[in-house]
Amino acid sequence: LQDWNRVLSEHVRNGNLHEAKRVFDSMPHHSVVSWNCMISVYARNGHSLQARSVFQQMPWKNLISWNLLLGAFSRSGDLEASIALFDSMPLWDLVSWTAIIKAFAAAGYFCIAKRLLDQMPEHDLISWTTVAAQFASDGQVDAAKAMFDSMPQLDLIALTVMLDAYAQSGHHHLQRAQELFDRMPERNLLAWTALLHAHTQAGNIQGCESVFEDMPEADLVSLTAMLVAYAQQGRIREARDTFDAMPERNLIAWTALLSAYAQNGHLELAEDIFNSMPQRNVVSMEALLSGYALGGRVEEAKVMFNSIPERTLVSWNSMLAAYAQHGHVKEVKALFYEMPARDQVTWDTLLSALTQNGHLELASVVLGSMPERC
RNA sequence: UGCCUGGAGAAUUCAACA
Repeated sequence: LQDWNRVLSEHVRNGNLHEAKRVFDSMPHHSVVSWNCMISVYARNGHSLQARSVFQQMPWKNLISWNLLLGAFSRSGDLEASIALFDSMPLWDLVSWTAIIKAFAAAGYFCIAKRLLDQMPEHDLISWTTVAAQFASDGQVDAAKAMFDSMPQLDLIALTVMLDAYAQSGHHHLQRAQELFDRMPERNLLAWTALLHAHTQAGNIQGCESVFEDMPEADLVSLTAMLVAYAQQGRIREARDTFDAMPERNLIAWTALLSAYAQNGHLELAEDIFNSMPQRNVVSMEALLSGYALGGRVEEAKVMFNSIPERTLVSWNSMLAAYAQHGHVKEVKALFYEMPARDQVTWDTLLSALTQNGHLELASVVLGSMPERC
């Protein structure tokens, strides 16, 4: 049985749903581990509902089963379901706590996440790193730094998170990022790519090139990062060459290329990419939308916006920015009220639309009614 | 005692930085 499970979990690791199913169905017996593997493989493929139905069907559950389902909900961004499940769990361990805290932080509830972190019966490096990583991706460098300063020991992952935090804050912290990287006892491709990203954010293209050359290896992620670095400098030729040099391409790489054209005034090329790329998603649609906005083609931006099947907050913000950039204050206001959710970017966009167009008194009212940041 | 669960890198929106 353990041998069967080993084979099964190998497919789970690879995210191979069909093989995993096949193995599961041909096993003579199932243990709780086999069932857990099935929850896991559904979760990894983004099928949280299927994961739940496996969970409900299984004859025995252990804490790992609960944690797996919690992870499935959290991964799908369903905070409500995550909370409900967490509350109904018979017991919790570090993994459960870490998962629910991450769910809160990922949804932007940093105060709650931090409070839960303090309430946890015990912490470890992973739970701290989890929260710090959320701060980092939200651009809250100081908060991330403070957390790491209070940790006794950092490992490669924690250091990479800190590197990423520096990277997010652009050129203020490039020096610190570089120093941190130089002091790291070990490095992997992820750390190298985070450093490359730090140089990109700082607009230091020579730094990007030399980091890229020094990297012991390259993969799709680091190549895409380099493409973006070129694109940001308007060096489309090199961006394109980087794309062409990729041994394989995914949706992110395609979107990066699309955006390279869109942000540098090559709208027709951007459209060509958009029409010829193997898949499209919200992000690629938003990228083209912003290209239209940049080129002053607000109507086409609007058409694109309307054609997005599942709009995200970024979709709304992008459309808002499209209006804001061209002084369509009326539309900005209307859209702002219509939006299902708002974040800091939303408010900043609104404010800049108002101030750029002389509505200073209204801007100050808006300033006063902004929600406090945690 | 080593069959299953939690943390890190790339694309899209505002501003800031140059």
